[in-house]
Amino acid sequence: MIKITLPDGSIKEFEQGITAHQIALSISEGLARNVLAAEINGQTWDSNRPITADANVKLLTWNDAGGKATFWHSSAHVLAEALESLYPGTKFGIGPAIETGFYYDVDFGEHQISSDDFKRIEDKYLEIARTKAEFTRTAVTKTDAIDYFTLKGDEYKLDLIKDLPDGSITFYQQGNFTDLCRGPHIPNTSFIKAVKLTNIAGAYWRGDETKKQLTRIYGVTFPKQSELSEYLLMIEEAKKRDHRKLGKELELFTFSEKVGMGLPLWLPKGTALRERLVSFLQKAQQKAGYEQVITPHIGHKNLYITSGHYEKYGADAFQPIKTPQEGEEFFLKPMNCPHHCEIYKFKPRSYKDLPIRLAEFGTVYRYEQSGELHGLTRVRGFTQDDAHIFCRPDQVKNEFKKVIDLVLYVFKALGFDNYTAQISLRDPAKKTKYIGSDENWQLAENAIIEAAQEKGLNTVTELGEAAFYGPKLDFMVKDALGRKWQLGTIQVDYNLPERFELEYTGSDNLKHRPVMIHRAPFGSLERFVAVLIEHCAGNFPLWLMPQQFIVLPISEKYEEYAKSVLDSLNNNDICGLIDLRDEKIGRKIRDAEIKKIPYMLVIGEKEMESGVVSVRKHSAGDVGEMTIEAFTNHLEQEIKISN
RNA sequence: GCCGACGUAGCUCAGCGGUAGAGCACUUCCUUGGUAAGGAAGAGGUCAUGGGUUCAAGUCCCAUCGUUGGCUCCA
Repeated sequence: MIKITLPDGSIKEFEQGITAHQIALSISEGLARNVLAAEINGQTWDSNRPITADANVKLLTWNDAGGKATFWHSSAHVLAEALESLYPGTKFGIGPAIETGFYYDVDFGEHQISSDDFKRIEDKYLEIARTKAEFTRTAVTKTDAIDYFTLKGDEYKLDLIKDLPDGSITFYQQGNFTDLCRGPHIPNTSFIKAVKLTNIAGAYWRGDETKKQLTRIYGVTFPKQSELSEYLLMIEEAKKRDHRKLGKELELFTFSEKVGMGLPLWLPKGTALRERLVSFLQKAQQKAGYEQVITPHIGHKNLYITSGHYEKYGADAFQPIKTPQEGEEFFLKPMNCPHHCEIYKFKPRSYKDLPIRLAEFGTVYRYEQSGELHGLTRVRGFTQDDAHIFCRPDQVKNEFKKVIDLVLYVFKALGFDNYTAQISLRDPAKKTKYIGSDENWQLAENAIIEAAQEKGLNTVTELGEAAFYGPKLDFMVKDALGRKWQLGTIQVDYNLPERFELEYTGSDNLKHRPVMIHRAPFGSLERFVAVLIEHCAGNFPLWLMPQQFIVLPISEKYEEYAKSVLDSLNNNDICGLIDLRDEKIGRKIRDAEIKKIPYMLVIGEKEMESGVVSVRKHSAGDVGEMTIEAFTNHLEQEIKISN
């Protein structure tokens, strides 16, 4: 008998050789039907693999990330089988599960394939899935594995086997298809009820551009047809919310070939939105003790030699601008910190002055490969809501906490309630990769961990993800469609204070080196606005709306009164417009709805007589008559609540 | 940067060897209309750019530029 410990802490005894599936069966038949795989002492196993010793067992279903991963990995094998059956001679690279779905890299040889072939492949796929073929695991020797794939003529699998130690190699077979695979897999193919091939793309074998390019087919599968339908709806919704589409429709921003790729042009409405974001953060930062600074868009080459960026990124940056007479070289600034270091050095600093918090909405320029550019999320010129905090080592933790407060305040105001924080620490095994003393790293890492803990953040910790100059805390938000985005970041830096020889005089009258904290709650305004657009589908909170209301006179006769309504409402915080077109009211309403203007004020005979406005709320409809004062109060109230 | 797809009116797209099209937007006129499209007329295009094939090229081929899905990279 062996002892099996379940996640709730309960311990059950079973015969040696029991499987996860059988354990599930002992709990309930329904559970057994849904078990896809199991975590045995932290490792994922097939649900039909015998357990031979005492173990901690967690049964994995579709509701567990591990269950989904297993499901999708198995789904990739079925895709391979379908492809092999439709296109004999196809060679296979790798076919892993990804965040949503899976892909398989394949070499079709001479054969060309396109998304037009998806239907045919999907049909074959489901045909195979319905055969209820079991996934069976076999341990093989390296020689046998090599023989098998040599015979099959699949050089990619051979390339993979080459790097595997003998004795750890396993094959999985379902139906007519056998693949080199570590596993685990779902019990049989019939768990897969719905499939959708989503995408096709080229990918180099092992991500190496000197190697052959394979065809990568992306797909996603589900245990229920209805889940596929939901997924497809979500994709549709995501398309509707695409910030590039909404940015054009709502006239927020554009790009121009003539200006250059990756260089966004902010249109008046987009600028109004962005200005509101900026002044919102400026106010919050002013309260939090930041001082605003302004620095130029270029910096002397020497600045970046000092900062170390020239050495590390100089060759991959926009190339320098040269002065015609003196031949001096200037770089477009790729970040603001070196400039801010020079501001710190403007005069001697005392420990009593610290922390000094220098903030700048600084526009920076980074060369991104042309294939990488994407709407506002990936551009070559963007504005960071940057700030650098220069503090004493003993102040790091408290400053971190203050920054976390600021970031959370920003998220809350903008409706991002679903976020996690990633603590990125250095890889303790590779200390030479990083600069700075052990003591300082220890101090900074502890400061971050404690600060995050004391703020009650939901965190994940990643070793080896720190920057070479210090640990960091990154914020990931989930948007309304459940997609993850990395937004704000807070980073500790020992490198720049060292390189710029920043100092302060301590209470001991000796020179000390300050610690620098880089932080940006939005990250880049461009990227943030893109995420915000997709998060709220263009229906921004009222206080951010470029235009908060529109006055809609029913006919020419009420124009004068309508104009007076507009004048009495417009002020610094509230901004609206008027629709004086020779159109019927239904038309004006429709157009205002499409433009996502939050409030429509319908004005006709009635309203003019009694000095009121009829208010219609975007997508909600008529909300009745109000006096102008009442409407103003209503707007101000709504702005206050969301801010 | 690499591989694939795409580039036709301001926008969304049809046309795929034989005289450039539609809807919306725009302009003018009619209409003064009460909560998601009133009517009519008009204007608008070197079919991304440059070469080539052909009697004839948005349409086929090549190159360039741009957009896009991936790959790789991201201070």
